[in-house]
Amino acid sequence: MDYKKLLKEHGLKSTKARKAVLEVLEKVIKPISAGDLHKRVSKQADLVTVYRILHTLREKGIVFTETILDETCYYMADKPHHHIMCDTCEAVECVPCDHSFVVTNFTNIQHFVSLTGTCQKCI
Amino acid sequence: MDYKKLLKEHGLKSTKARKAVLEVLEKVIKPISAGDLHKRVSKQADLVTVYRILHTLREKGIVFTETILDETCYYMADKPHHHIMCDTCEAVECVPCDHSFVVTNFTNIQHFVSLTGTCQKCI
DNA sequence: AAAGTAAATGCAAATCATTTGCATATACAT
DNA sequence: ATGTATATGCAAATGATTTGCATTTACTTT
Repeated sequence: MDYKKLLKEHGLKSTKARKAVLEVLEKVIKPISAGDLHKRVSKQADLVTVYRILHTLREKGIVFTETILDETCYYMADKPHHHIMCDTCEAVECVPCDHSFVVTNFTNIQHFVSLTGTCQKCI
Repeated sequence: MDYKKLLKEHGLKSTKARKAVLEVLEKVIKPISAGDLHKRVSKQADLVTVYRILHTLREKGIVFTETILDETCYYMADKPHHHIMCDTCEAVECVPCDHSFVVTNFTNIQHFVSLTGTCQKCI
């Protein structure tokens, strides 16, 4: 992927830190925590920089987040979707956002749902 | 509710700290964070004690947790269900776990789903 | 009711993820 | 080549949650 072009399209400067983060996000596919991501780019970016880059990419709609094991994880995608993690080996698999939770290859499925919205008083 | 009986049934000692926590959980209905709960029982229990009580009640299946605004919140219920929070006034409303997200009284619904399970390799 | 014991609590401090402040460095337009 | 806004690095703060340890308390046994 042309990271420089992607960043420019969103009005972001093309830096080695950002390119390294994007490269990891594209490679790992599944959601990754800021800490784990930093381990892979520690030569190109400080942990704080990783956090800031992820924050920026998220507000640009390039990456999305999902809470996994109480940690905020980040993944690059065209649109947000869900993920399922094996409770034994922690393997992660994407789950399309059809709200029916029809998941193959997994048993003993546990789900967690968080919702936000605007109530009538606030409309 | 007879907190003493409830605690005894689960092999837990009846203490003023636990009774205070249970009373708040029963009263507030909606999920509450450990910190907010502690504010309401600070005379009867230390914050650390609140955390430990919530941990114990959770493993006994008396309370359940849901992550709201990146904070773990606790609610007392017969079985786990979901909640929706107004993004403006933070009012919380229960949502039955029918996986269809049909919510009245709210618009602009945003949902977040986290799933765990056992993959084929681990069965 | 007194005494013994395991469980529960309080307090201090540690931990872990995440954020903030500020000085320096760098990308990119001029 | 140079100016400037943006991005980064480092140190330190923050906030939620956990851990260690000494003390207290609930509840059983005498």
